[in-house]
Amino acid sequence: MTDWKAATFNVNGIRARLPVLLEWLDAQRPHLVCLQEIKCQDKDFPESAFSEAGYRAVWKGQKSFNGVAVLSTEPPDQVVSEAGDEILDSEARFLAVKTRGVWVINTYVPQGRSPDDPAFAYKLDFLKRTARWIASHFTPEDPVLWTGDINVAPDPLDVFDPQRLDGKVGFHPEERKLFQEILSWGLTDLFRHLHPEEKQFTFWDYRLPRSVQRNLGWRLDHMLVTRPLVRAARDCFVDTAPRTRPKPSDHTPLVAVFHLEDLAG
Amino acid sequence: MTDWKAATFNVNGIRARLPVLLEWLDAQRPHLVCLQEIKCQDKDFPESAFSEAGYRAVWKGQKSFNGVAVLSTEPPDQVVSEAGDEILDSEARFLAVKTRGVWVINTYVPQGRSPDDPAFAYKLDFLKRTARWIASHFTPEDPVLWTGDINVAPDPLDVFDPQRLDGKVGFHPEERKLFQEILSWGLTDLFRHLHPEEKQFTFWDYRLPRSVQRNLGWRLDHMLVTRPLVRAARDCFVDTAPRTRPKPSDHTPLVAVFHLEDLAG
DNA sequence: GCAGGTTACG
DNA sequence: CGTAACCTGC
Repeated sequence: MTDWKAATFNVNGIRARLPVLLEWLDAQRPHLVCLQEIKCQDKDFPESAFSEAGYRAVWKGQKSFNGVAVLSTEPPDQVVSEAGDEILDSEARFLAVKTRGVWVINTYVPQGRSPDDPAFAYKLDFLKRTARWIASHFTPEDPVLWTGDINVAPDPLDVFDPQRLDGKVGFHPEERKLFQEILSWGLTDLFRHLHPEEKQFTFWDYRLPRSVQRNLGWRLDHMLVTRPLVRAARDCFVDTAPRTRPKPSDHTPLVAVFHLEDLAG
Repeated sequence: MTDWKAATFNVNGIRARLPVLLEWLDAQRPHLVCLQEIKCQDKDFPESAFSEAGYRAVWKGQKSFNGVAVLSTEPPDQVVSEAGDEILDSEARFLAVKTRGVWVINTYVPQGRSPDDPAFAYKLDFLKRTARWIASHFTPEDPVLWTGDINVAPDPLDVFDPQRLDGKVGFHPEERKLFQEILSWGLTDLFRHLHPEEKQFTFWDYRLPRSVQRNLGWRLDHMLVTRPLVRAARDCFVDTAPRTRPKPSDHTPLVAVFHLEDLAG
């Protein structure tokens, strides 16, 4: 009844993904969706398509790449589109909103290119600075949800071939260690918490032939939540349907359901 | 019963036009179709889509632009893919086939850019050389069909605003005069012959807003036939349906029906 | 306005 | 593989 359904979805181009996204919104009817890689300038964001579907939208775009947005059935109570951090604000990768007493931080973490590329250092820095931003604004007892395409598969269970992929960007020891350090502040990887053994990916590379059919995927999209939201969580699951539609994104949505009454108690 | 239905269609990209083209083939079931602006290299021609639809295909493509093809329910008896003329063969614009005793010359005549551009001289040359090729191989008593996107609107009836367009490429006095000289050898503009008063276009520019709804078109695609085929002709009409479909070409097909028994007589 | 080709990015 | 961008051509 008062359950609150939140989701994250790297759409890889919001204009190209409108059919898939609208169909999925209609099927799942989440209260809030964090989108990444909208890949459009602010003026090109298809706001009316979402208002017609019953969603308010806030977005932060740029030309060609990156870009994040939050769709919600209720307008957010607060929006932070500039973190006040030169790295977090250097590209359109960070957007936070407050709604229903919950702070939602939506990030599109840099992919990192390769471990010896400056982009990898930038990625680690981006992760640290997002964690620092959260720690400087909240405590682990505040209801905080850091979600989005985090671009880190934290565990061998989270990639299709941990031997072969060990050391590759997205499954590099340095990223995995940092991911755990970030959690240690007081965040929980909600999907893994609720499904300790489940091998479930959120991303399948376009470039690997038949990657979906062969399940050659990665779990890169996450819901990292503070303790109040762990207690309130009812469910967390990956919806693979959008990845099987015509003209899919290379990612598919991750969904969580919270019973927000449990926050007060 | 032994009627033979032939058509010409500038598809403006055969890969982009496959849905529209296949739907139209299914509706009209022509025995032969001349295509122009297939805009693909030979290796990229979607042959199997046509064989599955019951059509044999011969084609002559190049990278990016131009490109012509002939689809037919029966394999052609002869194919001429090189005219042996440096202008006619300089780009993929000329393809002739013999079938049912009829020689069909399919051309994508250069558009000409503007009257002061070298492309305009090239266009006039291409027209003259095609006419010369025909005259050197046939007599006006042979059954010959020169069809395709001829890129000339021969008469004020053939453009949406003859005053405003006078002198523009496609409706320039020099092209119109040449067109008539070419006919004088022994060719008949079959559509105009059968419909002397009809204002019916085959092309509507994408760049003019709502050009189709406002009928701001040109008659640029033709069936130029020798006397035996004039006598055999039963019908010649423009099918505007494909221009009203989603993702249309800027041209629409021109169709002719011939009673080939009449050739013998 | 729409096609195709190219490049950047992942 | 696939998105967006920029380019050419009609």
